[in-house]
Amino acid sequence: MAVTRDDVARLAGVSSATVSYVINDGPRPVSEETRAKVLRAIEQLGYQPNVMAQSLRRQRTNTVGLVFTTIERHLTHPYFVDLLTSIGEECARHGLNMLLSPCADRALEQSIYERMVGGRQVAGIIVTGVRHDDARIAYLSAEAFPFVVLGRPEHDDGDFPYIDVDGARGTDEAVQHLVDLGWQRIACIGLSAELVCADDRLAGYRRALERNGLAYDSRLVANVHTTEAAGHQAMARFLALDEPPDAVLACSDELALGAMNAAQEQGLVVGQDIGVIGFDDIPSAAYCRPPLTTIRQPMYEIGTRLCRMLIQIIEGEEPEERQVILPPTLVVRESCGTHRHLP
Amino acid sequence: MAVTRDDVARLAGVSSATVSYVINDGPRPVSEETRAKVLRAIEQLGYQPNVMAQSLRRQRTNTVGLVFTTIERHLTHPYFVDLLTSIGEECARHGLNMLLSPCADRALEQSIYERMVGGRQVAGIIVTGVRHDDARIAYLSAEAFPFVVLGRPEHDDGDFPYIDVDGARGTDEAVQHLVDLGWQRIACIGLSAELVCADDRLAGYRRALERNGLAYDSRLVANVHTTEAAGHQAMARFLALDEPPDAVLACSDELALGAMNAAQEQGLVVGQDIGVIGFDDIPSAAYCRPPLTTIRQPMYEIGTRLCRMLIQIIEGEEPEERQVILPPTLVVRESCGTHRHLP
DNA sequence: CTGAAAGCGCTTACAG
DNA sequence: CTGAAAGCGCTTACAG
Repeated sequence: MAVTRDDVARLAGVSSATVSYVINDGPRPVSEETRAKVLRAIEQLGYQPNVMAQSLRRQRTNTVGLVFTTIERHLTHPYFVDLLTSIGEECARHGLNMLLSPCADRALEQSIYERMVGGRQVAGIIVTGVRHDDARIAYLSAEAFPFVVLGRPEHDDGDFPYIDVDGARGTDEAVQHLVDLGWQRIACIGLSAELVCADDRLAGYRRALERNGLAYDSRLVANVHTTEAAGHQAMARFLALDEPPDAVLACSDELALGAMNAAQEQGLVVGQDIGVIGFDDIPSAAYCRPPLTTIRQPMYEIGTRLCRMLIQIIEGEEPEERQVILPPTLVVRESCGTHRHLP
Repeated sequence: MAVTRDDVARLAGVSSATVSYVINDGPRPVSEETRAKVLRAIEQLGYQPNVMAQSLRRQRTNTVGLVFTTIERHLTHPYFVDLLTSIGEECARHGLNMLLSPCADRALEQSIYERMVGGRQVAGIIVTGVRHDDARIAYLSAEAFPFVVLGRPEHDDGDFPYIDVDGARGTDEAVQHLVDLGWQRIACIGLSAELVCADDRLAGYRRALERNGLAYDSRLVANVHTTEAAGHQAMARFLALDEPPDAVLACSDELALGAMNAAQEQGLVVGQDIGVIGFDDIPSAAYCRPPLTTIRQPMYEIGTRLCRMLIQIIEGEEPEERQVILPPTLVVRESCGTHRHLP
């Protein structure tokens, strides 16, 4: 059986309370001599405090929760990996653990959150991928449970701490970049329609189209789950139109990769016959051929700041920043052509 | 404050023991009438059992632990993501959670494991990336704590449950594939020397070289951390040799991607002037140009089986399989040339 | 079929 | 400076 605090107390010849005070280094003074005895006993027995017992007694846990859906293979999205890494590192800096709960079925999602929150398994939660009328956010708000969100609410969808990227600005810049290079008929492969950020990105697309006097054509717009396969499929459909697009804005790099592939399969030279621009700047974007021009989201930084925000909320402090919108940045590579395109 | 079992008992007008029996559905019979009363009270109060208290009392937790090092940005390796996803899904099927602890500094690694194990935070641990004289494995074995390993021990490094890919077979096949296509002077960018699998893969490389009557040249071998940058650097160094290689086996796809880039920067056409073969079959392998020929590791399957194995060990059962070595498979794409290369 | 009680391993007022 | 004791929210033998 595992060694407990009482074993330490017995070996050191002190009360178990004293052991606790030594371990927690306060709040009451312990004589150097006693401390040394206890420390020696701990060392000798290889004692580790039982984390469950500590949490139960302290009425707070040392863990931050994150639910990832395996439905859309969320975790496999390269940008999500950056997020996870930075959150993990920030957690580590604060001595926190991460509890990762997979959700394989949307119907079970609510119960996973309820278990985490009601079961007091975690001290706070990070939510990603805000949806319209997001039940998770409604629940966490109602419970007044500490949480932060990657992504913004819609206007009347409540007020909560978040960090988001200005998606509309990103897609606007993307379209402008395409237009500046001479592309005229620009399609858009958008994200899953349930996501709030899908609307946001579509809005930027339309805004830039309008500003440039280009017509919006709903046949050139798709909403899909972000996978390479879906990007491929959407692009193939666009290319089969009577008036196919000469460029495409994909709302994720994975979609863009699939779209490039579809174009290449039809014998088109990307960056010459057709312009392709992505969103995210995942590692593959730099390594595909041609290298993908894309809108970069600073996921690593977002994860760090999000986690810091959550920690402050958990501690009951007013977070230094509560609602942040970060600008994405255009990363020009070769998939839209490197100089003016002449039709 | 959170609602507790006593609140439920009070509302239902039963003892708190009865509430427990209803929640745990046994082991003692509860009358239908009482059960209904309790269930109604639970529903009404939105009661969730406190997971900490349950774990403490039951003397076991419902969580599986995984330490990932942020040093080598382990988590960002695409193959690791597959592993995490499949482990997560398998955990979910068994009602388990995953505790992910980042390790930012090798010096802290031991203490992270000690906290997980000694602190009884997790019921079992999954170890990845076996190193020579691996302290983690020695520790877990000594503690007789449930764990499984991705990767094999060396001969006298102890006996533990694992799943591994036959790396030597993979690299052997890779080299043979290169030789069959006419490549003659084959370099190898190996993994970090501390990893047991680095040796394994190097062994397959040497074996195939020998079998084909090709000389082993230590100048054509490097051991590096697996990043694109490192692959780039190693390749650049190879190409600067008096007798540069005409092909390279990279022991991970990330290394291969970097190596391809370095070759392309020097104006070489991959698949024509130089052959490149990778290891892993990450998503980018299919999407880079030229598409990367590689040795595929079935990481998703490995994660599932590894997790299943761990669960059986946690339950105290004899695992159905205890030590598994899976064959990798050659995935031929274009980076080694698609037909015989004529020097 | 049900309740009263011990105890999991801690922390922390309370008393000395 | 230190110890005895209450209690966090559960589970589960024990007794009825």
